[in-house]
This record gives sequence, C-alpha cells and structure tokens, in this order.
Amino acid sequence: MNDPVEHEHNYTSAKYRTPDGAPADIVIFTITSTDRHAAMKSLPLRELQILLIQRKQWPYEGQWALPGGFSKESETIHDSAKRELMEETGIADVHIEYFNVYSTPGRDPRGWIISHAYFALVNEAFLEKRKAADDAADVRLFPIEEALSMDLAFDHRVIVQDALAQIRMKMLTTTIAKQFLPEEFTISELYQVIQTVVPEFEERNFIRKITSTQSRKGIIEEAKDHSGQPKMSNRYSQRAAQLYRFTDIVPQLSIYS
Amino acid sequence: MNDPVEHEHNYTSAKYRTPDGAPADIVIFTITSTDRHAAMKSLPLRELQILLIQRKQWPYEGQWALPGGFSKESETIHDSAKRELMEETGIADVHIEYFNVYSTPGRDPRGWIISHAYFALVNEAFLEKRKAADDAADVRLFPIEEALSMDLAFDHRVIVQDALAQIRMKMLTTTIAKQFLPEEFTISELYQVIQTVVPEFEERNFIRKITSTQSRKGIIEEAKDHSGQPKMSNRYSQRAAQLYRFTDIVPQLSIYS
DNA sequence: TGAATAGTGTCTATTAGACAATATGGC
DNA sequence: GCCATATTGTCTAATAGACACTATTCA
Repeated sequence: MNDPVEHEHNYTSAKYRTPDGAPADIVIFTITSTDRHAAMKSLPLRELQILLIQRKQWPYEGQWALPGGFSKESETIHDSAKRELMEETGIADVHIEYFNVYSTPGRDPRGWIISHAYFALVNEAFLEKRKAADDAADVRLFPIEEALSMDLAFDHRVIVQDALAQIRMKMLTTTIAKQFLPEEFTISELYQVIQTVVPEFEERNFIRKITSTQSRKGIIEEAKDHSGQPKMSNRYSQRAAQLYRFTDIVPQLSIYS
Repeated sequence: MNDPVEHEHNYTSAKYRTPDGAPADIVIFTITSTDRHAAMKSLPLRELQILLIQRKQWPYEGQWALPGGFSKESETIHDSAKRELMEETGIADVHIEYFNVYSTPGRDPRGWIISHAYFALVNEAFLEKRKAADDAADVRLFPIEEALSMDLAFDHRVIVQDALAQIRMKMLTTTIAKQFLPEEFTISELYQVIQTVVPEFEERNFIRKITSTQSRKGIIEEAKDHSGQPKMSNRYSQRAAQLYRFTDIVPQLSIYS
C-alpha cells in the first residue's frame, strides 16, 4: 500500500527521503526525405532521425541529450511532456506516447531523479520552419544510427534504444505510420516509411495485401475527390499512383487466430 | 533538458518543489479454478481475479486498494515492485511488467505522489499457501468484475481498468498465457485461460490452428516423456489429451503481413 | 449407453508467395 | 525506346472457416 508510515496516523512526507524530481524526456522521431536526383521523378531517400539538444551546463555540459524537463506538481507528467514537446518543436497535436520509466540509482548526478520517457512522432513537414530558424544552434536532428553511436548525457542512449525498439514494434502492429505521412499518400510512400523504421520489413505483394485482403483492406481507403473520382498522384512517378488515406479502423492482432 | 535551473551553475534541488514519493502499485492477477462437480471429469470453472488489500489508515482508511509501496532511492522502481510483490505473495520469479504512470494532481491526499503501475501474473498454484494463511485477513482476491464495481482507494479503479485492458491485449499478442498454466497443459486448458481473460475470444478450429498451422505451431510443442513418447493427461476427460508446453519462440505480429 | 472432452475429415473460399507481365508518361 | 514507378495476371500451396463426424473411457 502507499504507506511510508506503518504505525502512525499523521503522515508527514518530510520524514522520508523523497525524489528530487520527476522529469519527462522525449525521443522525438521524424523521417526526413531527400530527393535523389532532379533528372527524373523518383522516390526520395528517407531517413529516421531524432532530435537532440546540446547541454549548456552541468551535468554533462556540452554533451547531447534528449529534450525534456521537470514536471510540476500542478500537471500530469503527460501534460509536462506535451508542453516540452510544444516548446521544442512549436507544434501541438503531435502523436506522443509514454513508454517507460528510468530510475536506476545514480543515473543523474543531481540526485534522485526519476525520468519518464516518451516518444513522439513528428512529420517533417512540421519541422521545416524550425529547421530554418535555428539550424546553427544547439538543437539538431541526428540519424538514429548516429545518435546511438554517440556518448549521450545521462542514460539517454539506453532510452533511445528502448524507444527505437518500441516504435519498430508499433510501426508493424499499429497505424502510427500515418504520423510520418501526409493525409493522402501512395502505397509506395507507406511502404517506404515502414521500411525506414523497420529495415528488415519486406512484403513483395504489399500493394495487394493492403488493398485487397479482406482482413486488412479496412485500414486504408482510396482517396476520392469531390466528384467521387479516385485521386491520383504522379509526384514520384510518370504513371500516376492511387492516393490512399488511413481510416479509423484499429486492427486487432492475435497470435492465436 | 533535465534542468530545473536555467541560468545557474550550482544545482540545488531544495529550491524547487519536489515529489513526495514515487510508489509502485501492482495489479496482481490470478486465475482461480473451481471444479464443477465430482460426478464426472470435466473442465473447471475459471475466473480472473486480482489481489486487493484493505487499508488500515488514512487516507482511504478501510477501503480496498492495490498492493504497493514507496520506492527507495537505492533501488529502481522495478525492483521496488518486485520486492513488494514478494512481500505480498511470498513468491519471486513472477511475471511482472510495467505499464503506466499516474500523476494526476490531487490523486493522493498525502501530497505530490507519482504512482508507477505494474501488473503481475501469478499462477494460482503459488497462492495456495498464502490463501490458507490469511484467508480471514485484510488481503483478498476479488473477481475482476467485482473489483471494478468497488469504490477503491485513490485512482486505483482506473489503474485496474487500464491493467485489464493491457493484459487482454497481451494475452492475445504474447505468450503470457503460460503464466496462468502449469508447465505442461492441454489445448483445452490453454483455450480456457485465454477465454477467461478475453471472454470474446472464440476460435472454432483452435486446436488445428495452433498445432498444424505453419506460422503458429512453433509457439507450443508436444510434451514427451523420457522415452520420447507423447505425454497425455486425462485429468479433465475420459479420453486422454495431448500435453503441450510453450517454446521460447516469440511470435512477431504485423498488420501489414 | 450417454456424458464430456479430444481430435479428425471434408469441403469451399480466401490468402500467401513467387514471378512474370503489362501500364504510364516524361525524357 | 528507356526508365522508374504502378499495377495486374497467373499459378501453386497453405490457411481460414464451417460443420459433421469419429474416438475414448468412465459412471
């Protein structure tokens, strides 16, 4: 039970050692697109990146760290994470999800600090303005592999590793791919986004599975214009491709059926 | 970043309001079995239950609550949860899993207390002794539906609801069913356990799917005795049933393939 | 023999998986 | 006509889904 005091009736927290802080740290993922060549229309190169901040003070001064901040008594940790994300990226309404708590003794030299880790998925389209604003600053996107090879502050490397494992799993079992895509997208784009996060993903008959398999075709639907005609895109190819959008259907998975 | 201080070099946590505690609360699930009648061998009635504790002091004195306790600076919250579970059930090596944090302001009248919620899955076989010991005491198992209809302490009803949703999902997507089963079990037992946690689960050709479908048959294997003969059980039926055991295979699910 | 669980046969429709083939339209 | 992406055809094997049917053994 939640009792630090076992045999007293007046509870006073001051008698006990209490945590020195309960911050939220956020692993902000985005997928950047780079055009391959202007010669001909082709699919862009995509790369999974995370946002890091260079610390300006003790501890770990000068090292790169996850964005985050201490939560306040007047808010939930979730709200604190959303607030911090808003401050860092300038955008609200982002997919943000809690995934773990980090409390190893000594993980923070400032004291007993219990960190609550979130991951956020941000469409690169929303990061454009910010990128222009402080490109030279102490906030930068790093390719995930590079971030994992760096000597990050605190236990942030472990947090990033866990976050990556988490979004890899969720990428395949939920529809979070939509966070990295425009409202309407082509099958190739979707396929590419999945592969960017989960490189080993391969599905030769992908288009068929997702469009004509009874159990799966519900998760996306064809985009149509006002007159009911199918909307196409020829942004990546000469031959126009059908545009799709995610529906609200949440697929139920089971290892037993 | 993890900085409560923005423009100072000497960090002193005492300047800030800090949490009054970071407890772990545990939703301990078990499945009880009750024989239906002694007349003939038949499958037992199974029921999903959770363990609750009646509080002896303020706040919420007299009300039922989840077991749990404050974590210490010298341990991780996970260790704290395991310790508490050990104290409550007397058993180590139990499946215990973190699933969420609860930090709504005012959720605990004792102050700013951030609760970390775990669920544990305990085989009823391990709870037998404890049941005998303090059956009349302030620790009891409640059927999950009953627990959810009670006026539990703190925000524990919400925590229990979230835990239930969580294990329902995990029951279908992972092999946690094994926690509720003996080492070797029949297909009917497995089916019954799944249905006890997820009542809407129905799979008419269950035995076939799990034993002869290429993609699924790896998760369980036939139990064999020392001479290599298949092990059978006639505990629930006249006709003996094949015994199975879980393998270490962790099935990978995907909505895209 | 009937009760209660265990397991197989059978049939149709759908899906998986692998490749080949064709479609489109700018360069 | 070539290139790069988009999409369909085709064939075999495996799986899904629904039900009927057989098997086992004790009371």
